[in-house]
Amino acid sequence: MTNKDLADLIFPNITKTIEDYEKMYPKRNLPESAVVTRFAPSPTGFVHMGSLLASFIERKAAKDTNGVFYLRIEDTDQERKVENGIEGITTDLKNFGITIDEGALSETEEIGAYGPYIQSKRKEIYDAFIKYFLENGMAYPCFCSKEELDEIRNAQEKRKDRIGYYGRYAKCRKIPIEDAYNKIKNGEEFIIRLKSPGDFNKKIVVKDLVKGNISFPENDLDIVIMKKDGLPTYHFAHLVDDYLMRTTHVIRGDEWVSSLPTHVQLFNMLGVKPPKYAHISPIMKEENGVKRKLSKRKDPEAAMSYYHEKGIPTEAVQLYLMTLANTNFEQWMDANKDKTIDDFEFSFNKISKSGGLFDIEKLHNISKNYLSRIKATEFYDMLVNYSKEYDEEFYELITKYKDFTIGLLNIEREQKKPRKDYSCFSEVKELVWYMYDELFDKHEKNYEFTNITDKDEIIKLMNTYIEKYYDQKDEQQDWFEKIKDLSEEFGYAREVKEYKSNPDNYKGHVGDVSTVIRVALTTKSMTPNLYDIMKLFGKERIIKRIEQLEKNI
RNA sequence: GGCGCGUUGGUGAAGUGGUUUAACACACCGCCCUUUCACGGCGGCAUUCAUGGGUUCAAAUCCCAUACGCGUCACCA
Repeated sequence: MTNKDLADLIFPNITKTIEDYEKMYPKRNLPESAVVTRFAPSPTGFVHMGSLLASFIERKAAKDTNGVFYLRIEDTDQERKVENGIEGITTDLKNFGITIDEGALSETEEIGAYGPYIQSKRKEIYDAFIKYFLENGMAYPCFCSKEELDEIRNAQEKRKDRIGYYGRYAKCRKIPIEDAYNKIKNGEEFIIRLKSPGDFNKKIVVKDLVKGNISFPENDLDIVIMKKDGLPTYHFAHLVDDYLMRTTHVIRGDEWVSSLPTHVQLFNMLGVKPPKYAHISPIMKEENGVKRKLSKRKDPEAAMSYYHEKGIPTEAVQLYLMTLANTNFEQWMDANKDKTIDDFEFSFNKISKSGGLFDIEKLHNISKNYLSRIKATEFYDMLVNYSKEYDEEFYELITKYKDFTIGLLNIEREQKKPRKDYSCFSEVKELVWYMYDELFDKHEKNYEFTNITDKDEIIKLMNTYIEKYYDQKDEQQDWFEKIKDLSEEFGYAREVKEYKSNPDNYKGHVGDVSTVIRVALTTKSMTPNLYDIMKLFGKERIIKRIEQLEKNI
């Protein structure tokens, strides 16, 4: 009786060999330097900030080298599966501009020649590889029950021995082939374990693209490669998939570094070159003075849907991810303002070794800068898209008053140092509601008058201004001259400096008067350039606002 | 507990033995500019790189120890 007999008993219906699969999924026809990466999430729900960062890096590394970036769904744990899990992942990726070259599109659709890209559909392939391991004496069936495993563990703890299934503790490793054969024939339940050739007392050095060389003891654990349900464990699926999909770079969270010895061993046993590895640190969050991993459960800002709902533009999120990924990016961007992320050359050794703190302030700042630099029409289009999904009322207003809205968004925009009012689309409405009569009429009005607060004075100022001075055709300079004339007529200084040197001669200065006009028309003391706002309003609307002021003040 | 990794300001960080009296950015504070706000300008914000030892003419940078943090030790990924 040989290993082959045992393998045939366990996998009687396997028709393809691993050579067949190697032919089906040949080496990719790509330049030597091209990087093939993958994003390989479990379909447990939605994409987390940390995994988005990983996927972003994966895609960037592939794109920079004209390689391939693909999406593989790791669902070998059937219990973790979630309804519509794949859709959740693909829409999150789509919303943040992470496009895939190959991979799963949904439960049933996919693109690319190296599929299937959903692990649960690859059982036949895994079986062939497990069979190969069995035939070559690199794996064996294990019949240990949960209780027996617990016993082993307890014994190890008692003896202060290393925990795990290895060496003298690996009972099933010693079962003769005949006995194993008969047990299986008799219907005994089993799993398959790797027959590890490793020696714990020997060291191996593994090169990690971000952490550098790491030295570990060799793996001597007989890890499980096939579970009772017949599906492979992560470790084994990773070997098969990343090999057959011709992955060159495995980029993943650093919770995987400690399995590096096992993974490298697996590739060596198959006799193929392992991919290059890059382990990135998790994104941390500080809470009550302690740092911890950003958690999908505890932190709303961990879920990508949070940013989509807030209306943070995808470009801004990408810019932020790039700064997290390569810390020299920010400076580069500063020096190359006309360039884009695609022009930036990403490098693995510029990835931070320790976990970075997630800084939502920084994200907002980046978003603000980004939004201030784009054209008003681009901003408008994005705002329309956002509102369509999240604010129907606002959507209807901005589409009804399209030119007006673009004009509003364009105030102090096309200049060297544009205004930075908006950090995300969800706050636009709260910032500009007073510009739309429909919103203004129903909004609670709290006139934020500051230095001049006397009702009669304010109304007199406004009426005089509109009757005697305001002319819609005025250029900004003349417009301001007239406000100065108005100030003078009412006993306010034409110039702030003049007022400051002789405060006793005046009731106030032109700035106070401007503020009155600003607040009277908008209720707000802080707005973009008043001249532009009034121009956008037109005289009729200004008069109407003054009437409303008289009623509400 | 074993194994592995990390530790530079409020935050992200540059830095790989001398040009660092530690860059840059965000945040914060002050002043200036200014019709508001925003923008912008100027200045402030680590005499010190977790701590303690060593190596060296010279250390944030190399070595050792300690502390702290993180990851991992599943028929989960």
